[in-house]
Amino acid sequence: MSGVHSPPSKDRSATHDCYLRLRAMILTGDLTPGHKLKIEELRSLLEIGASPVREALSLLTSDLLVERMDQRGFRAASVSKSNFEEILALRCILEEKALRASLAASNSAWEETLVLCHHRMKKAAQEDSSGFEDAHRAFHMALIANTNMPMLAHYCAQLYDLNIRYRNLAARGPNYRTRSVQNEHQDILDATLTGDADIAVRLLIEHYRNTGNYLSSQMDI
Amino acid sequence: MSGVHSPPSKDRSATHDCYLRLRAMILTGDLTPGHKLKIEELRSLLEIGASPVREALSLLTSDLLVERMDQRGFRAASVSKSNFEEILALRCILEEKALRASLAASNSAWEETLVLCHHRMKKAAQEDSSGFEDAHRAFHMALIANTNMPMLAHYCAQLYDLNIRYRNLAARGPNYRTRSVQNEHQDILDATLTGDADIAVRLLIEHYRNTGNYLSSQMDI
DNA sequence: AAGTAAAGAAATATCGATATTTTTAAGGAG
DNA sequence: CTCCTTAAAAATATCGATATTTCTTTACTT
Repeated sequence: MSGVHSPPSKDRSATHDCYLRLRAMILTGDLTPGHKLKIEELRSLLEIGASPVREALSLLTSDLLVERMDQRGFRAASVSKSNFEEILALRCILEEKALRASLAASNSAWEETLVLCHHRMKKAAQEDSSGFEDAHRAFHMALIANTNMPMLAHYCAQLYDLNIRYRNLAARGPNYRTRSVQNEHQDILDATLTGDADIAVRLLIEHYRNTGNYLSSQMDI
Repeated sequence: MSGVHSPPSKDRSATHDCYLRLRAMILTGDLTPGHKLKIEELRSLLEIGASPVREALSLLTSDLLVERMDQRGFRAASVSKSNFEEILALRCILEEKALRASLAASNSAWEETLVLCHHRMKKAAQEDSSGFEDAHRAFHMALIANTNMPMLAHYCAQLYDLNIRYRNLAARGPNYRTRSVQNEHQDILDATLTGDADIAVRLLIEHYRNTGNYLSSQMDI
């Protein structure tokens, strides 16, 4: 999961490669919040020219993971309690709408996708495989993706990743699974398959709030 | 308003300058949706090197105004009816929350800002000055800005600009003001100053829906 | 001693040239 | 005639070097 070492991958552009690696490093916390991102430093770390590095950093500002200061370079986005709380609040607002819209357009293909995503996530959690993070993300994104609103999905994904960053910062190591998270996921899935929007939304939001409170409690910022 | 000719401004970076100019060109419609943005072309148009152009284009992807296709360059973001409708829907969702939060934190300083913004907007509309666009934006952003949620404000601003782009594309010339828009603004202001959140929100959303329907009707996409 | 100005160092931003990839066009086989 | 391969052109992406700006340190004045 460490973004530093990845296949040279000759069929992706250096910029994109660079983007993915820096992104992973910021999300995992390898690059700490507020850390100055010097071009020359990254250039030698990633063994690549300055242009791809700069362009990748510019792209990362889209994701709110990098802050750009004109003439003064880049830094990893800063963090704060209020920022964390805003992310949580926005997720609750947007995912409620997204989940309701998805449920309104419910069909068996979507339901089956959900069941599959949930199954894979459970399995990954049991195996303690490194695939849990991806599976977890896939499950949550699938929940809200059954709607023709790509921008809404984009915002949700962005907020999801920002939240993951805080989780990684709060506890660099996944003792996350030890909570009742698995049960909560199961309940969300069940309510969604039943088609009860109010219950599903309530459970999803409670799930986020629970995680949020848990993270807040062991956050030192 | 044409973004092509602007002061050389030696105290801003070439990249930032480039960013602002390209941004204006896309918002006004000078650069049409889907149009291929060739580096060499822009390089000679803006009389600047390729690096700032590329970096500016990367930054514009943040604003959803430029689409980046790895190894295949950039293009002005495409438009569609469904995209327009999604922008409208998202604005209604987010601005409702933002306006309610602003009202919940209401104070006289904010109220006075609103009165001022509204006054300036009215004046600009009467004078047919080119400042109307900016004043209009300022008024709407002020309505939702009385809250400590910078990301929410950011999303709203982003969606506002995307909507403006559609307005400019639908009618390249502001016959916009001829509708009952001024009255609607007045009513929104009054309800907000009264502090009645439900009414203010309803009027604001109706305002957006009205504009949306009007634009939809004379859109050819 | 504190504040300021100048010099030096470090880092960013930009340029021009080149390598790489994609797109277009042309040729040839089945 | 169509499809596949290949050559040429165009455009993107990347590099290495340089110019510009910001940051740091030092020296000087009051």
